[in-house]
Amino acid sequence: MPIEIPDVVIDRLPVYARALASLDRQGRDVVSSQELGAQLGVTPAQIRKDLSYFGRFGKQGRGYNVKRLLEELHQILGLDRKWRMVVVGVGQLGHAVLSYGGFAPQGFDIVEAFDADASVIGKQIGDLVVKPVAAMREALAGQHIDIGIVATPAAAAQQVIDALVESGVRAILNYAPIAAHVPRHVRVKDIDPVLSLQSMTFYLKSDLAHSPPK
Amino acid sequence: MPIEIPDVVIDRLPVYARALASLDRQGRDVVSSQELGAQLGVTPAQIRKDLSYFGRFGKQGRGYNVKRLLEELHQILGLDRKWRMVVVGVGQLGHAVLSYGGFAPQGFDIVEAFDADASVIGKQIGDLVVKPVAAMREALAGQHIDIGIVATPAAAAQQVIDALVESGVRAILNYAPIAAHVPRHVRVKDIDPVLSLQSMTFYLKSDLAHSPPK
DNA sequence: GTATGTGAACCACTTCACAGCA
DNA sequence: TGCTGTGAAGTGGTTCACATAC
Repeated sequence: MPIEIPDVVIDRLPVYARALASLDRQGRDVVSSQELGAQLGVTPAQIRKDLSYFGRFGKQGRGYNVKRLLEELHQILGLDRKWRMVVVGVGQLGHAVLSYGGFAPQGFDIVEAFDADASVIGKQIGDLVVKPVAAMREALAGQHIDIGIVATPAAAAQQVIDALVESGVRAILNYAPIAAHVPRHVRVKDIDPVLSLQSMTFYLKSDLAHSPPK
Repeated sequence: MPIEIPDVVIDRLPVYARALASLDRQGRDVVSSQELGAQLGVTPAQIRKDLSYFGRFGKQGRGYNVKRLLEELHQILGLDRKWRMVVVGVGQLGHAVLSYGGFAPQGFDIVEAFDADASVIGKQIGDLVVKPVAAMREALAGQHIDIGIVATPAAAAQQVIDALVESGVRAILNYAPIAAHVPRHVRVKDIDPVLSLQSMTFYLKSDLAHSPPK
């Protein structure tokens, strides 16, 4: 029975991978936990501990081989293959998601798009045609979808999520401002810039005595 | 010296506020930590403990007055006033941020937009005209900006952040895929859907149901 | 000499459980 | 009776510090 790996550790691995990819592009062969940590604002011990859950990838006295560690992380995270995603909700936000060029290069392919609004259904975006969300179950019945991206209004989000889960989706990237209810086997990550802003203002507010830097 | 309030607590308050606002719109007068917790996937004790850092807002045997608690949270978080933001980077992402209708209703006003690209500079978006990022310091010199939204390519992000910080910005919403370096008095929240996806794939990779998301 | 890998110590957050009050 | 507020206990994650290896 494998040791339980904390979720926070899994959340940090992609950050490490991203930094390693950057180092690799710069031609760096080796990096220490010290240096990587300084770059990422993480303690060296944190990095070593995190990696130790998965194996021994470093060399004492030397550090980590950048290419090797990057490959290991890709394998650990499942980034060495493609993932199939659908987008639900093609309003302004959904449109931006569909047009975003950052997913495909990382192996995240959007293969279907759905909306409830007749004025959007049938529209072509990139090489996808927006289908009616009412027909989502049938459309997804024959295919395997890994991840659902929810970009609907709040009021529609939960039932869209239910439908995605029933279609076999096991991970959801949720842009809707709701707390999604899902079965235990389904993962949800929320993206909500407003929540991020609203927590930062707490510190802005209490810091008001602070004079701005020169 | 006041008690130190954990960052995680501050991060949850906006979530509570959002749920309370929804209950309020539904006409609910009172809610218990039990019910609020069930709605948000948080334990009742968590909610009570979080709130206890700031005061005693509930009534035993009854619960919390929705309007009252919502108001208190707004005040605690500084959501009872307006915040001035600038956007840097008006590519596809920055454009989407500028067009997003979700900020202003919550009191987050975008008052300037900057880009480095001549083909974007001078363009009008809403009631803003995109200014050259090279002139950002001068443009911001006379005014108070609370929050900077960074939507530039990775390569430009750190120097944009430096310039924002020098202009007195004390909170940054960072859409660029870098680990920002900022002085201790500046808050950063990162938004990176790719990182979110890349951590979820770890769990997708194995069929086993790991621990449920928080 | 230098940097990893890792038990052990430490710390922070969460949950418990119950006194106290409506 | 029902639910809050909160010390105390428990849990989980981080940091320490050092044996180990290059």
